[in-house]
Amino acid sequence: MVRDQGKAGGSAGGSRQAMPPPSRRGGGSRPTIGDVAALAQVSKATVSFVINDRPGVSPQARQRVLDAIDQLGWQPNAGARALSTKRSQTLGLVMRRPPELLSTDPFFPQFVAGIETGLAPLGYALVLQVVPDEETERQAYERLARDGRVDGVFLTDLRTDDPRPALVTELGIDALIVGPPQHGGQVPALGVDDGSGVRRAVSHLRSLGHRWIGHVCGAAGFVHTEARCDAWRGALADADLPEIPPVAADFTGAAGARATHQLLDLDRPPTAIVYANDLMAIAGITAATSRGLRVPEDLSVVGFDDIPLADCIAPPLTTVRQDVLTWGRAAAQALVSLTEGGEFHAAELPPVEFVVRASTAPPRS
Amino acid sequence: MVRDQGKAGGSAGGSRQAMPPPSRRGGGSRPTIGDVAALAQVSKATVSFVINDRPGVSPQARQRVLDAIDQLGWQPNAGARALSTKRSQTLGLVMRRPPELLSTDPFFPQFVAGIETGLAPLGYALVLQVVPDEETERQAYERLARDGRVDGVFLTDLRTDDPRPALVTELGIDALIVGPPQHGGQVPALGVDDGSGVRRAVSHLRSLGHRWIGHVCGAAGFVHTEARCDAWRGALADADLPEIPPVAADFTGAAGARATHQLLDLDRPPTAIVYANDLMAIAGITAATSRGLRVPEDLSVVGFDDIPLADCIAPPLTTVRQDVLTWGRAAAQALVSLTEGGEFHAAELPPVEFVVRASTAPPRS
DNA sequence: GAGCGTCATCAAACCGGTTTAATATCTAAG
DNA sequence: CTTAGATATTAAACCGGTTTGATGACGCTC
Repeated sequence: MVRDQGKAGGSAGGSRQAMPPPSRRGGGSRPTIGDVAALAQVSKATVSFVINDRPGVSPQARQRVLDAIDQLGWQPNAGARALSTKRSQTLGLVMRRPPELLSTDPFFPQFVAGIETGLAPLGYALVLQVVPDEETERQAYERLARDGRVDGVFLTDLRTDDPRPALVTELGIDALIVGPPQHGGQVPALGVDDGSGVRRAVSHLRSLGHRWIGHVCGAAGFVHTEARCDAWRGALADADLPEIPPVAADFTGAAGARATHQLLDLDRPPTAIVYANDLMAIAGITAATSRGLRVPEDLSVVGFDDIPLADCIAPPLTTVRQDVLTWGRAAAQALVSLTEGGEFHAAELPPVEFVVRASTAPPRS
Repeated sequence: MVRDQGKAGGSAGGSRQAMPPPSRRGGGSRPTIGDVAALAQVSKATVSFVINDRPGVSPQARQRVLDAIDQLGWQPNAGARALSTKRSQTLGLVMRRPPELLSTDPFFPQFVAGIETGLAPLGYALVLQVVPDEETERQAYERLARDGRVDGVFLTDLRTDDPRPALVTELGIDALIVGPPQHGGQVPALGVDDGSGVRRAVSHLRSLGHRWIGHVCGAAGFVHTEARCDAWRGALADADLPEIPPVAADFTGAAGARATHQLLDLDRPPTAIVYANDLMAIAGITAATSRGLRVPEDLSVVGFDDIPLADCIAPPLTTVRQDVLTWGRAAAQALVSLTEGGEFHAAELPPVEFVVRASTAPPRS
């Protein structure tokens, strides 16, 4: 019953007991599966079987292995495991945006947090890249794909005619579009229907009595901008309301203010404006106020996002809230199941919420 | 001169030329260093030497290798390389924060973007974790450290008596504190002196004629909250101004509003308030306005962060701007040089900028 | 008690790189 | 014409896991 203690004492096992003073470099070199095997008096294979819940290990051996793992505080090396299994248990998120503009976007932090809450329980990690332009973006995806760092990637902020769906297909990497499905449908997509937010906004304003509603939309070229614009047109048509050409802006406050002035300069200015995000809406309120208009008495304003500030200003902003956290979590789970060979199930996302506050009111009669 | 074409044709080389239709799975299995070596008619070692700029490779061989790499579109597998070199070329960032609060923080996205701009040129990646509480936070660091996924980690939002400096020392992992240096000084730190922002704010208000200034500080227990509070006290003392006890809030708009009312309810309310972030400052403006006060005529307000909204509201907010992007880039470079064995050089960070807008004015006489 | 299936176990190969140590080739010096 | 020294090249070991195929022990049945 007594096994040879020293047989597999190999490499690190010996140096371990002659541990250097624990101060200088913490644990020094970390234990390996070989150390665990030696301590538990089994082979590396057995240790591997135990931690991967494979059958064919006696209860006694399993217990010795678990004790050894516990005693050494061992954890399998991610890189080594990835090398064997060809799965890195890591997903990639590439954000293409001028770095200084990233902080204007309430979506990013929420979405990342959501991804994390979905990924953590599955033992997955997230690698993040922020790139400034299309060229570096392509390189980023290529690198991530080719050096095997990630099992799959998220595609966010899709543009009309975005090259990325084709790119990931060509690279042979799993991907998930965050947003409405793309034309070709090559790459699976998961997004909330934010068009319904716009429709809710229009119907809210209409029920208040507004008949002449303007729209400040987001940066041109983005799929979600087009989607919201289309939804807006559709909603107006459905409600049998006349259409003011939407004014394009780029999600910044300055652009929001500019667009607002443009709408208010019309011969017949709108009595209400729907903005593509809260930042522009708030800038719009400020712009309108500076012209002597009162919100909501003279102009109703609807935002989009429900940023934390939305109800800290005067008047509190009526807006559309998306549950981005849940969206992120669902996206993470969907992409993991995709990379693990499972089919893609489009998870049901909670619908957008329409938050009525005080920036909307019946129009002046 | 003609070498045996087939000698090292090994594993993947054969299957490569019988490439399956390129449609189904993109590139299929990616080429390895062996494929490159076979194509270039050299050994794996030579390929390795070439890509790592090691001497001892003839110009001809080097060229053949480069051609082969180009032709195959090969890139070294990150995991395999990490396994050999014991360096993952990856850094970790763990954010401990209730996920739904992450979006209130203008620091996070900017800092991440800054890290990225520092890391990308060095070929490093960033893995991100968002954790809800202290327990999962500890586990996150332990996992990252023990499974060898990262070479080093950033420590942000340090708390007074934060366990993490000790933890990373114990785990033997390189780390960089993002913020003011910690008491023990075990772990290197890199932070802007945001106390100077508070001092600038006080001196600005004093020069306008304010003598009775309130402070709404951030969530208790954070090192940077304490630092700013101390700076505030110091600035008042230096300016020979009386001190109103600072009111603690938690960075949210609601707390900012509450704190503002608390200060304005004093027997002798302050004529100016300095807030620990813009969100609370804006909520404070709204709160003051709702009491019939006018900003800045009856109350001057100073924020902190300079969020994009700061100059989209009325009145535009006087605030303190930190160059978080540069800070993030410097932090990335510092941590990389730390993990690569180089010494730690505390980079010079640009000082905070004091942005005077319209929310401050001389007090009513 | 021979034959057979089941189960636990482990040595060895493998993943795709890096690194070492030995070998082959070429020059220059003696 | 040797021989030493420099240079180019590679086979093999290694990193730390996973996986396969072989082996041995055990309990059954007939």
